[in-house]
Amino acid sequence: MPTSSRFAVAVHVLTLLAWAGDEPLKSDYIAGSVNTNPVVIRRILCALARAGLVTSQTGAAGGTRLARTASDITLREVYRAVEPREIFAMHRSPPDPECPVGMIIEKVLHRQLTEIDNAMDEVLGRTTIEGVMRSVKQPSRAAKSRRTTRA
Amino acid sequence: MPTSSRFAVAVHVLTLLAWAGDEPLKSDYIAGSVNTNPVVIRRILCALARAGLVTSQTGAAGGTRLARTASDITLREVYRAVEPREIFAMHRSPPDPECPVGMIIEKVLHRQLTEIDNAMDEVLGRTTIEGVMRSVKQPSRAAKSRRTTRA
DNA sequence: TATATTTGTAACAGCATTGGTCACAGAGAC
DNA sequence: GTCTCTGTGACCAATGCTGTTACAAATATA
Repeated sequence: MPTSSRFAVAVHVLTLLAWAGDEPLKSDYIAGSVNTNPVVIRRILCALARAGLVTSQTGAAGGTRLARTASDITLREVYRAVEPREIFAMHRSPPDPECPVGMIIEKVLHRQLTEIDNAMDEVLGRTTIEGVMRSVKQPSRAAKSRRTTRA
Repeated sequence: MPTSSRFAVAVHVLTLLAWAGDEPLKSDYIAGSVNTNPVVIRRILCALARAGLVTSQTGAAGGTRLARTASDITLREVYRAVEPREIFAMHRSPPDPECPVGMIIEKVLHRQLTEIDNAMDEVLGRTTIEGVMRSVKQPSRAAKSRRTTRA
């Protein structure tokens, strides 16, 4: 289904990396936990690397590790790193510019969509990878540890 | 692109209907303003009708009109009416239940996604079709009229 | 009643995206 | 030098979205 699962996988991967600490993880190993193909993992790791969230090393004894502290990586950054597309799409073809509604509806909608984007950013910015890891470690305390706020 | 434009079109359509008042509009006419095929419009109108937002009548002199006051229709309802799918998708195949992260990551993610959903609902619930129509009528006052709050 | 009009819906095609897979070049450890 | 691992390109199947044609059912109007 064309709704991407990249965000879910990316959070999963980063949580594994945070869990591993300094030890670099191989795409093969990660793919095992996520239950998919190593190439799929490498593609996502590549996007995360471009966003400066992880660093990889090729060669034997290579692998990937976090480029920053887990507490410094918000889900907002993760989302932006792996989801290029906007949530909402505008009209496929431009509305009739002669119609009083059609001539301006896109501008009005765009403002709405920006507001939604901001709200999403705010919510995603509340949680860090460290927060997720804490929820994973202590499921019962999940509701609490999820509040690892920053800014 | 599998990101649907249905929400944008639905808001456009409902704004036209609000604009028209009691006069029923035909899918042909609406399609002209939206710049698409009448069947596409009818499909969306059908979803809106199922949600109780509009009523249609077949036959000559038929068409569609709002089933409720424009001030009583929030964008939240519009979104729910035409977008069946969740914004985020979970893992395609279930993560490894043996892995400490894999075994619980979906539950942790689900909580995040619910939070985002709620934030989106809140933002969308702020604006009504009447608010949109007002923004269309008075573009300069858009920022103000958009604040047609309810709840 | 007969006709014209309009919705509701099925069916199909074209296109884009996603994820899984293979293949292979390049980097790096030993 | 060899082995291992990442980065990446290419391809495929599955899926979803939209545009289009076609047609039955409903309804106003003559």
